[in-house]
Amino acid sequence: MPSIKRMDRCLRLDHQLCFPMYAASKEIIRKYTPYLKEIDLTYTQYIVMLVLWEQERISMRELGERLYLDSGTLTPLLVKLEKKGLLVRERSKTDERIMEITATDKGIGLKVKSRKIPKEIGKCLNLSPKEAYELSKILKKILKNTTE
Amino acid sequence: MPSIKRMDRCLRLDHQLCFPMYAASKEIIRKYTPYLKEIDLTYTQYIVMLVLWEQERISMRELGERLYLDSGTLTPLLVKLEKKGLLVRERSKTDERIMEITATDKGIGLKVKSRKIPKEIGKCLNLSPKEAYELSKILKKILKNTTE
DNA sequence: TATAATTTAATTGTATACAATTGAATTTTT
DNA sequence: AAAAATTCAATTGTATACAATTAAATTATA
Repeated sequence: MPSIKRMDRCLRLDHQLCFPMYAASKEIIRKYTPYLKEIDLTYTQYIVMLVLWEQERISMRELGERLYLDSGTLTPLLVKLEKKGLLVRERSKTDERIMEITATDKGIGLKVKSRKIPKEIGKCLNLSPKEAYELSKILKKILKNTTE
Repeated sequence: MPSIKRMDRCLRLDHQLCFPMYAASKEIIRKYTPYLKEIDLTYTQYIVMLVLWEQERISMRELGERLYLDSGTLTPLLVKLEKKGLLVRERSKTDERIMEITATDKGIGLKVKSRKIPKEIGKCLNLSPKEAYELSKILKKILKNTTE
């Protein structure tokens, strides 16, 4: 029988993997905030635009899959971005269930102003290339394992 | 002058470090949900209890520092946990500004039911010991760098 | 082809998060 | 000691997140 002490070790905050990931993720997002404020976007709005800068037109379902967000989060978010004039939401003509999201010229234009952001964030993370690579690899493995 | 293509690479979703961290963090938390439901806790409530299982009594300020959460998040959360009877909130007698949080017997009792959780989560992450160690090291470095 | 099952987005309800402000208590400075 | 500055938690307002449900459209099946 394991001792109480041993059994408890796994419940210590600094032995968890999830907690530092949750905390680090939030702290990094906080670092984005001042840069995103300059272009009047929140972090979640920014990752939507990241997708649209790669792919001008995408269905809401596919967008949700790429960002791991559901319609409960995306619908109001996309409505806001549409009001800002950064994208257009329209039902597919061939299948009325599908909502097609298309970046507007204004939305695409925002890309230029965003180019400096990744480097700035990278600077403040201050990881070695090897660490960044390792981290990226492990995170992708986790995402694969946790989403089947 | 770098080509458009080269300049754009840094804005691709799958070249970001923050996004997979943000997504992985959420997916892991989602894995916790069924286990936490058994003891009627949310993830944020769970990490508060993790701290209290280590340290029965703690000031709200110190709790916020450990969890990277501010009073806007903690106040309503702690009120809920107090209503559930898992902790008690009381002003420090020597300094009325300070809110002292103390786990109740019921709150401490929840620890036993939680012991299986970390192992279950570990199983579904399915990382090698080396990967888990690397990840932990890098996340701690990031937290250190992003919070000065 | 009528019905059942599935897909998709919207809605509802609950629970964070956090910036910014407020206000009370304490400490520091003058 | 009185005034100014600081600390701390609570409050306010905005923006996610996500489970669960609903409803419309489409596809599969009997």
